[in-house]
Amino acid sequence: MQFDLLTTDPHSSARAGVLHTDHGDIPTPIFMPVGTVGSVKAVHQSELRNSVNAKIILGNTYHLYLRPGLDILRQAGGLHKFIGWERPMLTDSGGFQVFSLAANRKLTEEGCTFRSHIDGSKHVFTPERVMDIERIIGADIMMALDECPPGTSDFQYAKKSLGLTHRWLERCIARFDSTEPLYGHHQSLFPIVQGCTFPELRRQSAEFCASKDREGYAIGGLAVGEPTDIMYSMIEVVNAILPQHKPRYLMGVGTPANLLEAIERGVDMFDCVMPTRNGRNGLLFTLHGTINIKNKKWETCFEPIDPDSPAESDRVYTLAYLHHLIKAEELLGLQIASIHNLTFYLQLVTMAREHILKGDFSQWKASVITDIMRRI
RNA sequence: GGGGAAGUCGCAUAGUGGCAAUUGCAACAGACUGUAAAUCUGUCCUCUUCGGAGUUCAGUGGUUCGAGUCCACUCUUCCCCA
Repeated sequence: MQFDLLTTDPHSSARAGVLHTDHGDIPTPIFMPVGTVGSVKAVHQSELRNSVNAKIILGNTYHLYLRPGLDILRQAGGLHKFIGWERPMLTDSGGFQVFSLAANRKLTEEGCTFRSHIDGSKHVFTPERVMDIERIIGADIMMALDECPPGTSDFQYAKKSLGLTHRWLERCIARFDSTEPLYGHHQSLFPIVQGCTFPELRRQSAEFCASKDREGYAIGGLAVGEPTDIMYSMIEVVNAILPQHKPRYLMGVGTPANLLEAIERGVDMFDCVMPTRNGRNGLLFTLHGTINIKNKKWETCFEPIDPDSPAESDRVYTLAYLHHLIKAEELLGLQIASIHNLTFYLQLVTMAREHILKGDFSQWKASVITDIMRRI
């Protein structure tokens, strides 16, 4: 895997680049739709390709390990073949489930013991085991197993947690480097910078991760309960240390405004459930603000969802129709809303990239940032 | 014409002497950030300074300290027999 850094914005840390993988090139900055269990919820793969124009999507180690399970994935020839997706993929390690399923897991030096959220059965994730599983899934980018502590963690806990994450990273790297891809294409391992809201821990973690000389780096443990301005300052601290010529991936973020702020601070890759989940729950993102399509005021708005969208469903269907579909709990409503939000997210990062290449990213960002998150 | 059953806040329901009154749906609004989420939360008789206050259970009258609940009549709906 190779990363070509094309341009850095003269007025900020924003960068435009291309990440080359065996499954294709990824222009950066990029947003990666989340497809936890081998499906971007409510969005068909052909829509991801043709309407959304997703360049890379996510899968989740924990969820795919539980279902369909490793035997099936191995027999299928990996996740790409299993789900019919020939473009790049990235797998999260289950580190986020250490956080989100905190009630159902136990952490030790050795690893993490989960109680399955599906049937309550017990499963052990060690760094080595997670590397083996991610090899079987076969994503182009594999994430290290980390602990994602809550954004409200105190220094004592954050420091202790970071130590564990770093020791786990070394074990991930040892296992990763001593194993081969199973399906003939290259896989990369990204370390994850942690350190909660403490600049000294973030710095220490960024230096530790950078010293491992990998093909890309992730920033984790943000947008998990800490104030947004703290998140931004943590990104600045970390990106000042991570190598310029490698991609930086901000995990789990975020709102359209979060993306622009993070791009300005030098982030190249993003993923978030927000466009799909909020879409299913009736919230649409647009350049002019957010729309709660369930609100009565859209009942008779017979304007296209977005007349200029590359997605046909945005051009053909009206807000009134989508209002009706979502109110009536029709599955088509979930699809149209999800496609709309993902298309918007991909357009947003594409626009950001064009302005970085053009050299006026900061002005453009300033001109859209206030409108983008207001409520229409 | 005779006999029986029933009327509760948009709809459907609970309630058989202490009730502004259960639950579901609908409606209206809010939340959602590496997905245990097509989920969750709030409001939902009127007014409110959020402490309360005022009017309610088909209608009228009555019994009772107190009635959605008991009694009488009226109205309406449904079922059965002619």
